[in-house]
Amino acid sequence: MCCEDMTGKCILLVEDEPAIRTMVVMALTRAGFETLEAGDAAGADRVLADRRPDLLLLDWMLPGASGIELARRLQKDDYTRDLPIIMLTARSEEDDRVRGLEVGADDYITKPFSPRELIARINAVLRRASADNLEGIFSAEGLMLDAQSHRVSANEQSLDVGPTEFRLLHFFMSHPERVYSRSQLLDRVWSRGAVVEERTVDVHIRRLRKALTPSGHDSLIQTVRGAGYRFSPDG
Amino acid sequence: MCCEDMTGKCILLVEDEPAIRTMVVMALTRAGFETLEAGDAAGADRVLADRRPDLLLLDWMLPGASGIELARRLQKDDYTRDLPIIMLTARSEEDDRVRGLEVGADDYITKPFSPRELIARINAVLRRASADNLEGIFSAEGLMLDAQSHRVSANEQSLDVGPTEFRLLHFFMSHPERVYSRSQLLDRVWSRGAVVEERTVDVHIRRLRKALTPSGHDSLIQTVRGAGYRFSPDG
DNA sequence: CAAGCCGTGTCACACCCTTGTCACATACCG
DNA sequence: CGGTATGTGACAAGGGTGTGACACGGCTTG
Repeated sequence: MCCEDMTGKCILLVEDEPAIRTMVVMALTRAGFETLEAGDAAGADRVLADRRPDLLLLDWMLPGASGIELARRLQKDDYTRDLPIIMLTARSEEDDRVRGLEVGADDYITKPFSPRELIARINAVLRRASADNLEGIFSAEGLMLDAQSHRVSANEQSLDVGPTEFRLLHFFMSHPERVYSRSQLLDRVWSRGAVVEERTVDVHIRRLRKALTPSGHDSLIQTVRGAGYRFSPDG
Repeated sequence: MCCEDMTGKCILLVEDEPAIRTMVVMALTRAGFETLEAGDAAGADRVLADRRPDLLLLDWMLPGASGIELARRLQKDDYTRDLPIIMLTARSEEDDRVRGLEVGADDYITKPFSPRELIARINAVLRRASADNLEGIFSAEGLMLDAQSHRVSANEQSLDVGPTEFRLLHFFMSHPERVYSRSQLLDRVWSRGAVVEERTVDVHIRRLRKALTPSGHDSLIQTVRGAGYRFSPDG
């Protein structure tokens, strides 16, 4: 029913141009996604018959039935209604954008696009679509956090972090790639209504970094000057 | 908060002359827009207190506070800042046009105008407005800005820009194809009430350009002599 | 009960980035 | 060619952040 690989999300790409197809597949693979491919609407239907991807990358112009037609059809079917769709198009006219969104696309990318933008938009849509992690197990670059057993480990090696640092790391790993101000962190990591100096966040960031330093994972916690902190597996 | 009718966009018309008012309302209704009406600035405020139209049609000359005054006030308020404005005016002088655009109007129609022209301009402005990004990811010519993760990258390569430069670029990328004077940029990019020399904008423009130069994206920030600066993906 | 340990929040200090401004060079326009 | 607008390098002041130290309270332990 779903893609086998439980760790990475699965993306179905429907695109007829081979050049773009290989480029996108490479970008997706490198970002840790499993990829399925189809060259036209009929191929997409065949894939969807026995697999259920987490997201659909859909070219605007396809041989035979157009992408927009396929999107409209998927919207009608209960089975595929919840499938997030990102449209790819060569045109930059806003008319197409509007029509694409009307059909039910969740986002829209204009060619040519960079792999980085593609990944960013996919992550944004997936974040919106799926709620938080079910298992409570997060991992990034060999750093693993298990909310159930309240453990943190780096490369199979158990780490020792304090309670506040654990909550902080937990929050970060469940909300990566996003900057949070000191005020926001106090709201979401500290107990509700705690009256605490904002700079206290700095100190706990430092304690968390110190705990992650031996394994080199301290670089995952990044300072964004004037804005706050961010957890990012990416450089 | 928004107009109830989900299918058609909602337009607020602020106009004191009854003849024009009925003509415009008819044209809007026939084109499928929901319309709200007000006869002066005070009436517009009352409407805006509990409704949020998608676009504002604003007469230049109004009893009491003039239309331009109202527009300037709306620009200052965070709640109404992003509201697209089309100015209606009887005069055709260039000066007025410039002043209107300075105040933040998105377009400008000279009376007398045909319903067809009115609808066309409204659609154009709405298209531009809805092109605004849902997730805070902007891209142009391979340059990408992600507001959530607070990152800028050019062709896969992360860029290092300072806080003010980031805000500046963010503003530009979310309001492309439009000239902003130094004064306007100070209002909208700098913290409110900052007392800063206008030429300071030049310096930050330069710093932003310098950061974008390695990837060649500095040409996106264009100088409009005597008017200000503009972000434009093409030429 | 006393001593010691741990976690936490705050402070003070140092450092470096950021920032606004100036002065001068350069480009544009009539 | 003069005057105005803009580009650019440098600089001092200010502010944001990293970091070590410390006090306080709770808890365990002897």
